[in-house]
Amino acid sequence: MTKKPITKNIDHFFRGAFSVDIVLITFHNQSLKLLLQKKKDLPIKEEWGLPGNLIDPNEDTNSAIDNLLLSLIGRNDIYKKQLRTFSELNRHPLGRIITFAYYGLIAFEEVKHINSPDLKWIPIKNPPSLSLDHNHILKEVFKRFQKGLLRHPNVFHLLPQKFILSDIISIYEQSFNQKMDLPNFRKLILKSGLVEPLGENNKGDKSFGRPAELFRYVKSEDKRKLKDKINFRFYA
Amino acid sequence: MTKKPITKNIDHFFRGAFSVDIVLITFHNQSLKLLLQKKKDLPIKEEWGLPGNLIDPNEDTNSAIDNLLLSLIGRNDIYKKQLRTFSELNRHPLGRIITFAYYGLIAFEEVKHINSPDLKWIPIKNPPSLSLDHNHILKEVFKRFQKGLLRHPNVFHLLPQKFILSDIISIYEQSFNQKMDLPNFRKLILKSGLVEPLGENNKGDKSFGRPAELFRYVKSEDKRKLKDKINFRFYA
DNA sequence: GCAAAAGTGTTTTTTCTACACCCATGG
DNA sequence: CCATGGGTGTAGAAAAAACACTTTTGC
Repeated sequence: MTKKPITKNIDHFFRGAFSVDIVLITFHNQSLKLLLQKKKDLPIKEEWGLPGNLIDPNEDTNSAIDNLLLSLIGRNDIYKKQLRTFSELNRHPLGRIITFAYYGLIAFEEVKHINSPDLKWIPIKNPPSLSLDHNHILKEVFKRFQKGLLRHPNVFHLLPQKFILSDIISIYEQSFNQKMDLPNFRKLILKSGLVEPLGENNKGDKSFGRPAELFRYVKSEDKRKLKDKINFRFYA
Repeated sequence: MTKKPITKNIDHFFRGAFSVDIVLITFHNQSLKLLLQKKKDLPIKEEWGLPGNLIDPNEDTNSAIDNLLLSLIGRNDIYKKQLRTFSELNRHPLGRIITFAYYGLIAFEEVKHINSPDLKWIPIKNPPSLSLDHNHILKEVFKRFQKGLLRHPNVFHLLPQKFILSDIISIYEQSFNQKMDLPNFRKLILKSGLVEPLGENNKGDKSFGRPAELFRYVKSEDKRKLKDKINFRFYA
């Protein structure tokens, strides 16, 4: 691990703590939402921040995030991904705590039951001031969330089993602050093989306009058309 | 950081150690190379692995990677990026050490002077068995390296100030194990505005064939044509 | 019938791709 | 003059973009 021999006692290095924090994103009422938790313990009492937990030194990171999710929404089998670690020296008043930032995506119908005074969903745009470095974490996670939308079929984790195409468009438009062309998007996603029409309509949902077709997400990868050639798309 | 009050003594959580490890990549003799370091201390004596260092509890991760690079190649102003953290419970025999894996890119001419029995460059393909979980880390880093090549102008960090287009192609072909079409690549990269011909040739480098034009990398972003529309490229 | 949202179709433009062909150099 | 790698041009295919038009609903 080191080039020069360690001069200090090895115990000197074993003084750090770990935590997990999660940016849990859902889509409700045509708007992307984020789960916040009221902080009760530690010196940051009574502030709102990203849900999180300290990790026991004998606990695996994966099991830590699973347990956290279980305590928050009663399940941990959702789409989640470790973004990166935040390790700034003074990010936490209690000492050297580095945190593993995750993000998770879930359809609102799966979490609509949760009802705790310590938890709330807020619009992901223009979040309030959060505890610790959580605004910073959120910003980074959001960028990653955007990239995920472009490169992977992640939208579907935000949608119910049966959804309409304009919900997808709505998520993309919000996420990138950009209008999309309906007809072209429709052709694109149909050709991709990612979705399949169910032959049903969502009549009743909207107050006017033609009812939209319902679709389902097709998970099997072999139905999709994916690029395999080297393909440059330099950005930023 | 936690939902339920912490029942254990808070000190219980402060028992972890951190380290940084780096996958340093360069391009020499038409081949991508990786820097290995012979491990001398710790129980993993005399094995080769990724260069790394323990982080002092009072040290910032950024400064840790900077110091590591300084000790390895005498400078730290190179392109580097934190990939992610590896935190498996038993990844290190000394205890709970989580490591921040970085990758760095550097032109060979910048590091050709380094000459230490504890350091060596090896081809990045088919690496030998490395210490700890370093083969695993390398694999992950390589995937990220590939993505970086596709989405960002990262090749240029591997090339000298003056380079020829076929060096770029060589790097891409090796990285993706795929032949590329010279003429089309040429048009693509010229149109991108990322490179600028210098009006010089590299005559003398090759034993035969027409000498190639030398180019330089154009850093200014406004000269480039980048995609700004929402653009789906679902892969894997 | 009108407005609004959904869905279809067509045309144009741009971007890939696959090559054929010419150029400069060493032997 | 030939083999080899470098560089230019073009034609066809495919993908992306723009947008007109039709359909289905509520009021």
